[in-house]
Amino acid sequence: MTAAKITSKSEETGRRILDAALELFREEGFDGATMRDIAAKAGVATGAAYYYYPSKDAIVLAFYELSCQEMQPIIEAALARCGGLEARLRELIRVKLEYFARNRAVLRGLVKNGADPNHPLSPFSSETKSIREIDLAWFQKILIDCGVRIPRDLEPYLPEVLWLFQMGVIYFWLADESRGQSRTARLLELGAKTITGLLKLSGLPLTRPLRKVALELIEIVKGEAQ
Amino acid sequence: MTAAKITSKSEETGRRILDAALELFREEGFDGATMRDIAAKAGVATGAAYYYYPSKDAIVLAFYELSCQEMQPIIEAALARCGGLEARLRELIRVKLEYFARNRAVLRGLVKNGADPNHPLSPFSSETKSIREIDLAWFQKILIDCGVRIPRDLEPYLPEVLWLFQMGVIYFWLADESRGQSRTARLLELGAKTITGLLKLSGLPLTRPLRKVALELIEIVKGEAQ
DNA sequence: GTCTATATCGGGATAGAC
DNA sequence: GTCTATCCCGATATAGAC
Repeated sequence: MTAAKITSKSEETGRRILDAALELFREEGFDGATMRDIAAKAGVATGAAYYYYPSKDAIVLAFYELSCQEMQPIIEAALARCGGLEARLRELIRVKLEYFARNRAVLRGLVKNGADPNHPLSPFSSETKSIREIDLAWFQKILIDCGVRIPRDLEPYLPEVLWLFQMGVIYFWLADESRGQSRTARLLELGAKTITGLLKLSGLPLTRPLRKVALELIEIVKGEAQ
Repeated sequence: MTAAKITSKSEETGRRILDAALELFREEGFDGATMRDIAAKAGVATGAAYYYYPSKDAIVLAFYELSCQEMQPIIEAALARCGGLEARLRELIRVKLEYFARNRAVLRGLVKNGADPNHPLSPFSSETKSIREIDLAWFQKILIDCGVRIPRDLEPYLPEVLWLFQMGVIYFWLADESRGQSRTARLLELGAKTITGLLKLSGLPLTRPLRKVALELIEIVKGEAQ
């Protein structure tokens, strides 16, 4: 009757299939890993794998959800280690990349369908909405008392902007073939600095007309993710 | 012996298969259209379709190349109609979207693999390099005598930046389900205005430190496409 | 060189027996 | 809840007609 023993056999099999899939994705890439191989590696029949995950995509989604869950304490610890908007923005994204480092091929499978909002695996779809919201909350958090004066009108939109920046970094990282993805590390560093710099500039009266345009631009983009 | 009659039967069949494929992509989406259907619609055997195009991806690539070719005069005319950086940037991208309007599903097939630089269909791959270069030349052109004073150090990087902006707009457009993609139209309008505004600001001494950071950022990103 | 016909294979997905 | 058998499709290969 202990909580630990609630993990039924069913749950365990599902997890075993997920683990087998992740390992194969790493070895063979998303397309290279077949459902037959995944099932075989997990010690079940192909049909059984489909009983647990209605599609190969569903496995990726499950991985994404599990990752999000596992990353929460990691992110919390990372943000406790540093202060200021620039450093925290950088760290928030950096720990995610670090966590995903082994599974770049899996993430590629996820991002592939980003341009199709109806696709369940799109980072903008309704299926991934809860994950997106958890993410957004972190960006919201690092904007509070961050040491940078932020114009009132810009404030409500910034979490989404930072989230979009994160997506851009991840996209770049997936395509980055430099050793240890060092180019992405540099990109993240400079990107965080640029964003913080732009935010500081945005407070100046001189930039007001442009800020109004940019604000409207953000509003249009934001509409997309609902 | 006339030049018009050089279009051999082979060329025509290839074109017929391409047209059949495009129509099916529009009706069924990229994944929904099968090679069997495409061949049947073109009135040839499956093997013949493979004789002309080694894979379904190859059809998309052929479409991409044909589009690029057909669009050259359209772009030229569009740029002749208007002046100034903001208007020309907007028009340059707008006519492309207009041209691709019927084939959004096909473009989705193309963009899907953007995160994998080794994939032949990635917009960053070597297979699509010549298309990319033709594109870049247009962005280079609209930057000349555009009426906006551009800092010397920024200048050589701007074509790539504008090209990346274009890719972002296209990506948004592919996911945009609003009527007639009206949101994308607005996005393009505001985006062009924001970029022009930022460029104007970038000339001010005040923005110099930030400009240096942004410059380095661009350099990192640019390295990717070679 | 251009194409048909056909056979075969591997992989995603499903139905139905157990 | 699990497995077997099966279907469909993309892709490849080949033999041969024209």
